[in-house]
Amino acid sequence: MGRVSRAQAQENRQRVVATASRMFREKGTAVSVADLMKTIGLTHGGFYKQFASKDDLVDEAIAHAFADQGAHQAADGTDESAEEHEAVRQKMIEDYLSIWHRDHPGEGCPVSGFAADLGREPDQAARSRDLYINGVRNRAARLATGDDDGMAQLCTLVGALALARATRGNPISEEVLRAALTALTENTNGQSEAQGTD
Amino acid sequence: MGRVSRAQAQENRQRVVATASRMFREKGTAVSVADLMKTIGLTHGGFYKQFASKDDLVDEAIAHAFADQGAHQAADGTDESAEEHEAVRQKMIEDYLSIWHRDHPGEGCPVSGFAADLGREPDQAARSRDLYINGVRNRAARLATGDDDGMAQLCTLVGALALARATRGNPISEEVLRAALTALTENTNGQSEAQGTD
DNA sequence: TGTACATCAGTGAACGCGCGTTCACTGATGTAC
DNA sequence: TGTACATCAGTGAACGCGCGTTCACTGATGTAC
Repeated sequence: MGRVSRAQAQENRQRVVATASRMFREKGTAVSVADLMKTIGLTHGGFYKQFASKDDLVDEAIAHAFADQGAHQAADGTDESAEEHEAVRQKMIEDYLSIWHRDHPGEGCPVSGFAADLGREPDQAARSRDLYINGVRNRAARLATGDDDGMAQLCTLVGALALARATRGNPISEEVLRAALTALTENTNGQSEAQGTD
Repeated sequence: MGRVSRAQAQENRQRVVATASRMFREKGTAVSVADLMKTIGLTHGGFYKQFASKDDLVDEAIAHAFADQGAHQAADGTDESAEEHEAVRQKMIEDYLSIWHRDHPGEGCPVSGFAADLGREPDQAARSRDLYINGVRNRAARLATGDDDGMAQLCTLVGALALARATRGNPISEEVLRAALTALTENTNGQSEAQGTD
């Protein structure tokens, strides 16, 4: 109650964006303003002192998700050795296809987290679309190997995660993740390392 | 208005299920009962003469989508020659990665169409989950080739469609479909047929 | 085959509820002297 | 440094609206004779 310091207000605003970024990836952008604010410990009325509309928050939340993931992940692939690049690629594939990633969409890849909402909302702000496309290109580049631009590999990752999440609770969910991991690590790796793992 | 013949009522019920099956794949299961009934040309009140709840309709719509696609598609792979199987596989891949499929989710694969809703609704009726899992297994089997069970290929198809739909309007959308097609037709085909198509 | 009545698919108003958004209000913060 | 006042982040009730669902009603269909 009462007014709050500028620093506090600024921090609260950032918490709204960060929490939205997480909840939207988990449950979709249909999460309500009231639910979101309650999660943070505020009331819904104050929301409009910080944001013009919920749509604006959706855009900021998408931007935040991409900025956040970009931050603590590979430096774009520019000026890295082939060994460094291959290590980045391997780590990305393993992280992407991990049980943890399947079970934590809120902290996971925004390309997977927002695919459904963007696919169904053709009027999503141009800025979000551009960020999303940029995110797709970045991730494909991180997977690229020689003559392969990494796009098909990204499809495999995104599809595996979508199927694993949709079938969670049934053994097929882990089976899907394992199959994708095997395919991506034996395919473009020169030496095959796994085949008929189970 | 007034009562309607049993045959007519039966037909109306089926139209509700078929239309729901289409609209749910297009816009998600959040489509409202009122919107759905209006699309068919009926009012929303009559809905509950035919269905116990909207959740029940969601289940029936998912079942309908899988039954429908199963019907005019491959006979499960039992007792078909290797050539027949490979032809089925090729056709499935091409259909899956077509512009038409990207632009018509309502008549498209329910594995892609319901992935997001099932991934976010862990309490979805067991029957729907089982049908979905069954659908995943069927489609993987249709893609299988010798030592490959087809699961990773299905991931590539599902991911490519999700990305293509999320980025529609930007050239990357078609690029994604092409990349997946190339990867799936040169990988497991023995002879490579495409490489650097553009 | 024709008449009399019960059935029940579909109508449209209404229910409680949660949505995004607005607004008068509060009172600690920030500012002016 | 201390006091007086303006600012404005957050509160909580309220708005119109659409949601899933209910219900009294209608009148053609189905049935009994």
